[in-house]
Amino acid sequence: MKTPPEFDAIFHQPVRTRLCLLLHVKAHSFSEIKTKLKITDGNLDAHLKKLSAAGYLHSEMVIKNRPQTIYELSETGTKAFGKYLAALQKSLDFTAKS
Amino acid sequence: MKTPPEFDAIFHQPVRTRLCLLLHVKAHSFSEIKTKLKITDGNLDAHLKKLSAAGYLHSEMVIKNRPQTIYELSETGTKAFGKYLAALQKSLDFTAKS
DNA sequence: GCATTAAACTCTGAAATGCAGAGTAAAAAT
DNA sequence: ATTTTTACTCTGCATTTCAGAGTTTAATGC
Repeated sequence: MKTPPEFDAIFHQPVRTRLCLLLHVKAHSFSEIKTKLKITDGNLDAHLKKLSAAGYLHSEMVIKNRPQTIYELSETGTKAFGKYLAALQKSLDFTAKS
Repeated sequence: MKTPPEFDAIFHQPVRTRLCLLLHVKAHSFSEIKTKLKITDGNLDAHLKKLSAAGYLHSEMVIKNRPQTIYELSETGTKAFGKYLAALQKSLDFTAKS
């Protein structure tokens, strides 16, 4: 292996990687994410918008107690995140093999 | 596993992760890095400065043909990068186990 | 041996990103 | 009915990232 793998900048950011790890496991509501990641509303909103603009997010309005949106990775997003995870794996291999 | 791991923002950036993967394997000169990562001088300089400011970098002036600096991770940097790689591993585990 | 080119950076400014806190609307609690 | 809380959204500032121009010193051509 000669050069390190490339990373999708949408995912390769501290908050968004953690956020997508959550969504990869299952769909979450705004406040579930906020609680688990311990970030501010404004910050979470910005990151959701970023994922959305990339076409990586799917959200659904749900009325459960109070009305709220549940967020999950879109088909495209899931695929792209799979590739990103593969790049992480390659990074670990890179340090081992080289 | 309940919440995803946290990432050191110094390392968790597309260019710098790749740069540190290179340095983790062996010390590199400015132009070696530039060639392998295919980035501009100004950009590379900025990232080296960032690593340096964090105390993660060690550089040495060498006169080999033309005078040049060779860059490597400092002791602190190597330790911190080790932790970062562990966080990447935990990310992969997180998707698998959860 | 002088001028030109090239290497190895460094600096500056502009654009994009990341973030907190204030603002808004609607449901729940008192 | 009023206050509080939830679930966002918007705005503006601070930081980050980046490209390209500038600088210095060495090698190369003539």
